[in-house]
Amino acid sequence: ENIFDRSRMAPKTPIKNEPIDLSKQKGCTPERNPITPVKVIDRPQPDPWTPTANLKILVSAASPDMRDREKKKELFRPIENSEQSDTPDSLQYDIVDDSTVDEFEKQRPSRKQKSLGLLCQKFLARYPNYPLSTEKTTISLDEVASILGVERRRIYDIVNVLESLHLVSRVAKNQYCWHGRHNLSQTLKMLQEAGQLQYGELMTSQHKEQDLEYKFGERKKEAIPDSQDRPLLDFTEPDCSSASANSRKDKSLRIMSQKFVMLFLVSKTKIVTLDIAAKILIEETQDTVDHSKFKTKVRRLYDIANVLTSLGLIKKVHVTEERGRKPAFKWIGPVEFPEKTDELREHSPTSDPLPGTQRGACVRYQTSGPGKQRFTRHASFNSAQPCEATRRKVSSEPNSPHQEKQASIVNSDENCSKMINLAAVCRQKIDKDTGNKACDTKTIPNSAKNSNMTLPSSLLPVPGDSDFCVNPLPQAVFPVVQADVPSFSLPVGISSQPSHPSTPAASKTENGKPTLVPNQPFLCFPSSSLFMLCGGLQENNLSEPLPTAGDLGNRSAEAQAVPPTVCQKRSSHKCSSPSAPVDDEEPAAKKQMLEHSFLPLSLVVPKKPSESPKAESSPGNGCSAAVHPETDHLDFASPAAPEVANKESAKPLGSQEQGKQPQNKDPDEPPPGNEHVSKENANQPFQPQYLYVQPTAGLSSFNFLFSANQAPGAISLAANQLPSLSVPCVMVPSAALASFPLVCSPSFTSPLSPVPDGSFSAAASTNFSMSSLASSTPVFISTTAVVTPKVSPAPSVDPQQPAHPALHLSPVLTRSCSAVKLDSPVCMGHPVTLLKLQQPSSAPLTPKSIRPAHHDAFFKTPGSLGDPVAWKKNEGNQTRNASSVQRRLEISSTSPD
DNA sequence: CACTCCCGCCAATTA
DNA sequence: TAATTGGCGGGAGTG
Repeated sequence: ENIFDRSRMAPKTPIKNEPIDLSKQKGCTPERNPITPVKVIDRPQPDPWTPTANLKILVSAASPDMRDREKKKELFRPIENSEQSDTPDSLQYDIVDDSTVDEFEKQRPSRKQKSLGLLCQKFLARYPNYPLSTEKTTISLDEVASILGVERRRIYDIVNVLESLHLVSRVAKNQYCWHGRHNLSQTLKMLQEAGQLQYGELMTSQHKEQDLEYKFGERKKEAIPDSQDRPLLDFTEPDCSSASANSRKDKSLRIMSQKFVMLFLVSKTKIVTLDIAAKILIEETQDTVDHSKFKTKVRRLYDIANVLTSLGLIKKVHVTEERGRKPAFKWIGPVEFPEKTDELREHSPTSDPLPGTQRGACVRYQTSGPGKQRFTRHASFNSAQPCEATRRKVSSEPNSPHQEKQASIVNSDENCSKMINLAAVCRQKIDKDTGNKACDTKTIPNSAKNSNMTLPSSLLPVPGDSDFCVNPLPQAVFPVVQADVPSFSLPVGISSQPSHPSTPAASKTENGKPTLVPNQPFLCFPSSSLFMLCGGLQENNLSEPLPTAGDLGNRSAEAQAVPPTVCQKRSSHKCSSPSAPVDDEEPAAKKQMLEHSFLPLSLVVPKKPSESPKAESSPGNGCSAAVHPETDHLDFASPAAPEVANKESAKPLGSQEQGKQPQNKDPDEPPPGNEHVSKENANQPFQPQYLYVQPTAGLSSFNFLFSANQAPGAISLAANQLPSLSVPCVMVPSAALASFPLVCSPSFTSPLSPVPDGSFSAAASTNFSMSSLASSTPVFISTTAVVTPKVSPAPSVDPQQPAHPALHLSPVLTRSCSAVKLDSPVCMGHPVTLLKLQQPSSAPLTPKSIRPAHHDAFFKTPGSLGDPVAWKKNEGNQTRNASSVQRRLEISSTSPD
């Protein structure tokens, strides 16, 4: 009976929790919310039972099988029956049947109410996204199952997926430890790395691409050796397998979940169709692949997808291909993560004050004494060392010796090979299946190859979904560039996630509006000299930006955009220790900063200066607030951001970084030279400043701005919220815009963007240079954001857009920009607008056009600039190469970190 | 009919 | 051996 009661009670509890959740997790994400409301729903179920129980029996008479089942269930819950059963219903009997049934039906929770996704939400609602490191939350399976009113089996489904992401870890029998999302970004990063190794480009390119395969294969080979590094991820998997029989565990939902996530992280488009995922995940695959197996895999993927959806990491979408529409999932979580989580630390929006600790803690869940054993098996992925140990263990172990050569590594290798095969298989299949498809895919690859590719559309893998379509393009673009960016960029947002995720993603993808826009905007530099930008001006703008993150697109694009960022930064800073955080923030800040800095130019006017820091709050980002925190972490890599924050709030933090700040410093840093700039971008991730390059170098008249640091950090951060960042904008002096090219940033808003971001920046920059070269005229760059593809959401954006378009120039940021653009009040103000480059207007597409040009330029030195066209080609190649290289570097770098 | 995916049997693992 | 985990696939909802 007690139990019974509990269950009853439970319903309520969950409800309570939910609200909380919202705030925490989703808060912002509108998407989910819809669901949330539902929560309540469930509770009812239990009730039904009672009454029903009897009824059911009756019913059973009516409908045989079903009823039987029902009975069983009921039987199990005798108590319930007893409780209410008494009710009049029983009386009904014969007649009752009908009525009963009806009631029954009414009460009977619909299938949706019982969905794993909903269940998972309820589950998640019970725990804080960012629990204090100090407190450990243990989860009792039985308890949770009873509270949520489901069988334990279902809880396992949830927990297994969560465990794969290290949100929980098993401590002991029936006991799990809740870790929250503190380590999520780190975990994702690991998965991404692992994914690269395993799936490598396969996914990147799009599953289908042959090209990819090739690369893929190569990569893998290479990777294999490296595998050691990989292990991290693998470990996780391996652990399980290693324990003893791999057989069972290998198939485990846990591993599947990780692999599934990897596919997203590796995918440029961030969209993975179920069938492809299933094919890839079926290890042996190939040939045999019976249909049944495939079906089973798909079933499991749905299970996993439901949980991931509840986590706000993916969302369901449809991809249309020639054949038709296919179910697919799009990654809406953080794309990149800062490598160092440490610094990044995501704090929980709400509470987390503690910075560092969490992370550490997070990493190793296990601490717990008791359950360790298991732990070892599963959890560990943390450090490589452990992993290795594990491996060793494994190897030594009895299991099939041959299986793995080197323990986990081996596994990975194997997997890789399998994957490769699979990939190939998949491809083939796909090709077969649809000739068309093949075409599509091909196209994509090609585009990728081309480096910039002109057509976004082509890029897109799947034409189908409207939604996605847009995105894809952008992505495609990114990839090229991408290399630069490394991993970081986006990730940030993710971690935070709870609410954010959506936000960032949303902004990017859909709206594009985001945040950045405003800030990012453009820079104009009249003169040749270089500038360094720092957070100075910022305040206004900056402040605004921050908010963005939180909100997402919702808030009005304009104002908000800027502020949000700021906010975040602040919050982060404030909350956490000043030092570390700073970096993260930078990106956003930079952007903002840049803008501000530019302001001087007049062009850039911050839109609402007044907004000032706090604006954020005001703006309405209610959500944002919550969000911010998270974002913050990640985001700001660069000092600038912090500065901004500081400015607003207090400069305290800034101390270190702030010092950099721009204004003053400018002179210092800037390495003059175009090349430098580019380099800087690449290399200096952290520094907040921006550099302005004079024309002298190669460019005749034009100047560039870069954020010095941004490159990595900035970007990454940006990703979260705003994306962009990094590249700031450049303005060219002279004249006329007319001549110059402009750069548009591609706006990619696409969701994918996240990944690409990094690349973007590079690309963006490139573009600039080109333009400049070409004409000597001044160029403007803005980050624009294009955006928009689908985004739609924000109408507000549109209005602005027009203006923005012009700006497209700022390629780099596009992404970020994109976000920005919407909002970007600034833009409006700016002269830039004037420029308006052409096309940008069209949101999504524009980017494409833009893209091509840009990339090259940036990277190349001035001299090279000479031919834009030529450049492009070269760049394209180079870029690519570079990108790949970069990637590697990045990865490597990160890993080392 | 196709897509989702709930449900719970029952085997593998663990205690 | 009992209990816990969790793979798996039938087949029920949903659109």
